[in-house]
Amino acid sequence: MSARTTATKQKLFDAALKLVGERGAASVTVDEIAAEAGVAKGTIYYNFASKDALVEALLHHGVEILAGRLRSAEAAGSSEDSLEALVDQMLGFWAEYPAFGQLLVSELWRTPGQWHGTLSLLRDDIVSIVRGQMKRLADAGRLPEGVEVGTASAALFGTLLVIALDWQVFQPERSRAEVRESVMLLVRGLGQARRS
Amino acid sequence: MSARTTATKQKLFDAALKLVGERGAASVTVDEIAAEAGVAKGTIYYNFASKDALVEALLHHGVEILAGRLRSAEAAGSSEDSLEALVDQMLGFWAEYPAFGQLLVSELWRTPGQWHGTLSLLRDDIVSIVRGQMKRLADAGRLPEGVEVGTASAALFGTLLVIALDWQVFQPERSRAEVRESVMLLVRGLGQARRS
DNA sequence: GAATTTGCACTGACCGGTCAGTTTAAACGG
DNA sequence: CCGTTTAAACTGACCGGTCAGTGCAAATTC
Repeated sequence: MSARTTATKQKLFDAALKLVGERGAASVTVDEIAAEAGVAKGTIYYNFASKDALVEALLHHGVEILAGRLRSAEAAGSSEDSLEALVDQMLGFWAEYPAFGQLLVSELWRTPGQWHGTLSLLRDDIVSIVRGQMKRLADAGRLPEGVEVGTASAALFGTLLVIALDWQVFQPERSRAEVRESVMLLVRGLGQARRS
Repeated sequence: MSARTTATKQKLFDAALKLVGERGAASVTVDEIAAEAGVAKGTIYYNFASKDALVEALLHHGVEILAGRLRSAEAAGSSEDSLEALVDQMLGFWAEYPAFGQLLVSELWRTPGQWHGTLSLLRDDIVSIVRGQMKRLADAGRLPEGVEVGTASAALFGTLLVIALDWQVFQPERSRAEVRESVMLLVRGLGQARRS
């Protein structure tokens, strides 16, 4: 794949992400994406088989970036520290690609949706990384009895997603550090809960 | 409004909710909604000004039901008990109207979306009820220092929404009681966190 | 109390616009 | 040269919205 092609696809990803995140995949037209990317419509069909194929590639691309960042947070010291690093990376990602969060949240739970299969796999990628960190926390005895690691991981991922969206849409004046702190307060609170 | 009209609108709400929740407002056609409701297309336009107006009415209708149930949970005894009742009511609502959760989640955070204004108001209705309960908890000293009531309320609402969706889509085998317990574990955990 | 009118609720064929995707011939660039 | 991009016209299916007309029950008239 030539450098030119790569650049074109990147422009298309950026444009599609912006528009699709804002208005939903179904109501964005291919002509709009082409215009936003500053590219001819034919170029889209030269690079992608269809509008759906473009969105699907976009989904993969985004998850790849997120997964990469989360994996980079795995190394850190104590189990709390690395979980905090993970939370921070995830919030940073949502802050940087807000439209991706909007796209994800509006398609992920659409039961028989066209992307449900793809998205389930992508979700698993992310959740399994979170689960790795969560397991370290559990092994360190910092998770209350009765909390299942799998459940907690899925919940943390979903919760971070909505908190990030809510932050951007309804409380944009809060800083990222502030938001991270309120999430960590919750995670630490959970870790410090009394065993019943 | 005649009984006949009421029945027709109810059929339209049911049909629209099912289809719009599954596939998104933009990609469901008016003809499909009419067919699902067993009604002619013209009937929709007799009862509603437009497709958008139908969806907006649907949104109001759903939030009204949810708000009613949440207010019914306000009475209960201790602050923990009534918060638990609220959590239970909300999970029950999402379980009963899963499509409403899908509709809400895919429109609520769409920044300049057509529903954003309406949805912000509806969100405020619900969050303010949650805030009332949360405030009781805070007044009883069961919330760690530094946690703002408004933030915690918005977070709880969003979290319950995604947990309910995740439950239905990815872990349907779990019982409602089980899910409620894991959420309450989290809320109680937070209430028991050490003051720093 | 039969005939007629009124008005609400509903019908479904139809219209005009929109949009994904195609085609083509020509230009560009490494 | 060959892979890529462009511009613009075109196709055809689809979809939101319209509208003239139907069904029907209650009210009105004689």
